[in-house]
Amino acid sequence: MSFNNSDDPRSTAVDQLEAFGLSTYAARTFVALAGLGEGTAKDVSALAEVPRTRVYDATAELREHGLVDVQQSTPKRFTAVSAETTGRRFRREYTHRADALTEALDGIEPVTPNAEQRGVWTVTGREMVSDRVVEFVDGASEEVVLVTLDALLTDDVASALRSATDRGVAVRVCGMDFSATEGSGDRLPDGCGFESSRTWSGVPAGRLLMVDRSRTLASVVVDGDGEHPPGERDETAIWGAGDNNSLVVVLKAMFAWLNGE
Amino acid sequence: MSFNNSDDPRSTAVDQLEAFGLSTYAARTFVALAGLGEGTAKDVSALAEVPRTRVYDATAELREHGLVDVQQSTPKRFTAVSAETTGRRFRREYTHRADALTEALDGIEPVTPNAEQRGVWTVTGREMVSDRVVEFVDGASEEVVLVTLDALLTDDVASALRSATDRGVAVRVCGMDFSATEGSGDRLPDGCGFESSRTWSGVPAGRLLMVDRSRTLASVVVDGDGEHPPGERDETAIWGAGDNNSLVVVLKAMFAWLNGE
DNA sequence: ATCCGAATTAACTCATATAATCACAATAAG
DNA sequence: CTTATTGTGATTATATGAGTTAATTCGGAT
Repeated sequence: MSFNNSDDPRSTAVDQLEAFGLSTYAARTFVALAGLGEGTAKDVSALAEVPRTRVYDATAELREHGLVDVQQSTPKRFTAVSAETTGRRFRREYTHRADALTEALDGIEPVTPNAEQRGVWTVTGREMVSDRVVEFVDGASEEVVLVTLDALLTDDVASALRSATDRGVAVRVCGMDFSATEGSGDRLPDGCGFESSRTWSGVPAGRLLMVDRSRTLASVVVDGDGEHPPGERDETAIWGAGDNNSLVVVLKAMFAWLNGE
Repeated sequence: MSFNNSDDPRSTAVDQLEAFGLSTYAARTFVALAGLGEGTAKDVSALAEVPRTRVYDATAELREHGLVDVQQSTPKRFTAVSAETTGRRFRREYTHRADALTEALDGIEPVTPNAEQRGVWTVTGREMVSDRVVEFVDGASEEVVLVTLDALLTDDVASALRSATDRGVAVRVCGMDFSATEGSGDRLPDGCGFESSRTWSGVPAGRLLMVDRSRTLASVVVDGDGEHPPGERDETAIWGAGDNNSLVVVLKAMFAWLNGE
């Protein structure tokens, strides 16, 4: 009658271990050993739902990952490393993997960085949109104009804006809510040249971004019924690049109009 | 005739992406798009070895990971995010996973932390041994005595020793080589009370660790022919816990003898 | 409007990996 | 010596995913 609640520490631990590339037997064996502290194959097989004869394979797999130590006695005894050590191991390994991946991809990317582009691209997901915003701001060389909901101005975005300012890019940010300009004034560099947030009443809530007058992004929070913390609500964005890109032309005009008023 | 050299950026990128849980089609599609910057299913299928009809599955998978944007035209066009964004995405996701794993495991670990233990446990691998050293030092409450090869005194170990000192643990460290005491004097806290490294001439090179006089570890570098940078060479360690543990008793006596001389 | 070719989606087959079972050898205790 | 238990190896079943094929949709040309 062991129910697999997702809030059960054991099942979450198993899930994460499998995400880190372990087999289910190895994952279950490890959490069993973490609970036991120390035990034999029989102990593990009784606690975790792993066939006794497969515990040896599972512990061998875990041993190669440095997660289990073994006592050469009969019966063999197994012990798991601490929770902190486990986390540290995987954190390091996958940080290295991410570094290697970034480096490898850097050696692949095309010579033509971001030429003219005809169409309009779509992204969905709050985090995904934030990634694009950061990517575009990181690529800015002259100017960044951003209008955003306060709740969508995450630390990632704020730090990207700050580093852009630091390297001499003219950054202008404006919040769509009332709280934006004051509440996060300390997280942002100076230079929010826009007028009050009343300008944006009636505009679909989300973000508007223009970088170097040649890359623009517009997003809306779907199911945005006005509740303040969008939280889990999804966000959908479109973006385009190139001086003659239709979306770029439209947003460029829009920003110029707002600025001129 | 496309040879799969392991130093080829493309194949390393594919390997890493697969380690991050992507299917091989998705991984190959992504590196193809990273090289193209932008392209259709046909383009991808020509460059990466992915059946054209499966490029759509692959890009859908990539889209859910926030790695690819789509242009809703015919033919559909796909584009990959930058190398930096890719790395940032996975780095964040797997850092969160490691945190969740540590937290879940913390809620599982047994009440009896580290009681008396009869036998002796074995670990192999330089990194694995370092992990145990860090784990034991982190668990120290009174005293740490460590004798180690200079090359095995990694930053992880050094910082663990420092934080132990900071919380009031008496830490004594001694290098087995001549260079140890001087070369890394700045990385370590004060209190290396041992005599010169001549004491250890003839002793198999590796590490000796004693924590609170109740947990000890001894390691040797296998194939240790005396060359200074052990580099890839493997390390094998044994450790034990408990006041009456045989290994603890032996090493306790050994340290007492060295100290008394 | 209709036809044709390309693009896209969906369904299917097959291979590989891994979960699960079984049979047997080795070991320790009675 | 017998017997229960432990460890190792081989075997089967199943599920995932790679690879292929067919069916549908779509845009452009007749």
